[in-house]
Amino acid sequence: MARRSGSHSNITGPRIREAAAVLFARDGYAAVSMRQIASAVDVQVGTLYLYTPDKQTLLFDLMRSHMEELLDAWFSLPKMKLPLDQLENFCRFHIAHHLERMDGTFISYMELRNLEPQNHAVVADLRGRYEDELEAILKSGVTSGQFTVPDTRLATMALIAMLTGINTWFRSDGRLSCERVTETYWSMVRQLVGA
Amino acid sequence: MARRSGSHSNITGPRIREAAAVLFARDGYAAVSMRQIASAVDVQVGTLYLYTPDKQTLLFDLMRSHMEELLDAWFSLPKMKLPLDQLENFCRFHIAHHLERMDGTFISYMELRNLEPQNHAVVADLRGRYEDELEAILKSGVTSGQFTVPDTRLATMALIAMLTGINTWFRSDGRLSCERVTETYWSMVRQLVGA
DNA sequence: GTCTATAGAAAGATAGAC
DNA sequence: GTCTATCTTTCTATAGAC
Repeated sequence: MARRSGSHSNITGPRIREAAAVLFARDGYAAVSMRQIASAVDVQVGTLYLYTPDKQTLLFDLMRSHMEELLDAWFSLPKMKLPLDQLENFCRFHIAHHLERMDGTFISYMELRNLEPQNHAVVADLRGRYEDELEAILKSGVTSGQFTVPDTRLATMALIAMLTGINTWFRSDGRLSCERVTETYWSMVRQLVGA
Repeated sequence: MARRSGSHSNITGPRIREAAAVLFARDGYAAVSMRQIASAVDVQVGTLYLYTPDKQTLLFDLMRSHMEELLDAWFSLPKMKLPLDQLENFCRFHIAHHLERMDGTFISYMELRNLEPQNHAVVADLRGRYEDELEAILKSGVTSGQFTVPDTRLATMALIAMLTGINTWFRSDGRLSCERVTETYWSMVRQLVGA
């Protein structure tokens, strides 16, 4: 099985990141060894250190790029005019984006405490920006009278927890399709904001 | 600092469990060593093994007792007649109970994957029973026409994720008191179920 | 660019003294 | 009931051969 020597610099890096993501999501950062990652990529341990200075940086890169990809994807969507349309947009986007990236999402919610302070600050800041996007929608809906929300910050946290929670139980071979789940959650979100 | 010999069998066990809970919640099960736990309790490593056969069992005991305590506390509450009152009861109970047990709650949501299959099944079953309690309330509310909920199972998962999510950001010295948060969330829950 | 080999630290768990 | 000492395994990370 073991491949012996050869040049793969252009693909080994991404494969290491992908394998690390899968393993971190399944077993947790602290429980996964560099040997396991190397084994999954079918290289020796030492090879990993050509692509990352250490294990912590590997985790940080995964989490930062997950959050940056999330923000980029959101900002690339066309902006709606009405707060209700914006909220629907956000809701559908959030569910689809996260269900398509289950490993990255799981890591981003579970491994915050394993980031060193400096790295934690970067990821927390990115997450804050995403939360601010939802809160801005809620605020505009409250201002325009379309939403009835007692506290936009709490509603933001409630909605994100509720929507991201789908990832903890959703199975693509389960009772409900992604589309069906999305419709159901959107109708609950609409009721929650009093629209 | 180090205490040398002495009889404390009646208190050392609970102190080990408490110290383990704090450390597991803060750093994660896999990242905490038995030496760290021993150090926090101010005993030597070997002593821990008089109170637990191994590290896995220590985690399992914490998680199982957390879930059993949750169920016991819920079943000891007086039952309400109307679904809306039952839901309010559940909502207030859930928030208060979990905010008073932040470490245990954190562990129960983060460390499921670190339980060995047999232990995982026990904890998952207990959690399922708790979810069933909420779903029964939602079903009765839908049947009686007081609630408008498209799917009681999804609403159950949505509500529990939303309510438990409070634990991830709540700080007792923050902007909002526990009471204020509870009122705000209850009003959002009421809207979510269309009551 | 990847390998083999290993240094050095730390982990879980146990044996036997007191 | 607790400690000291240690066995055995595993870990992250590095050095140098190919």
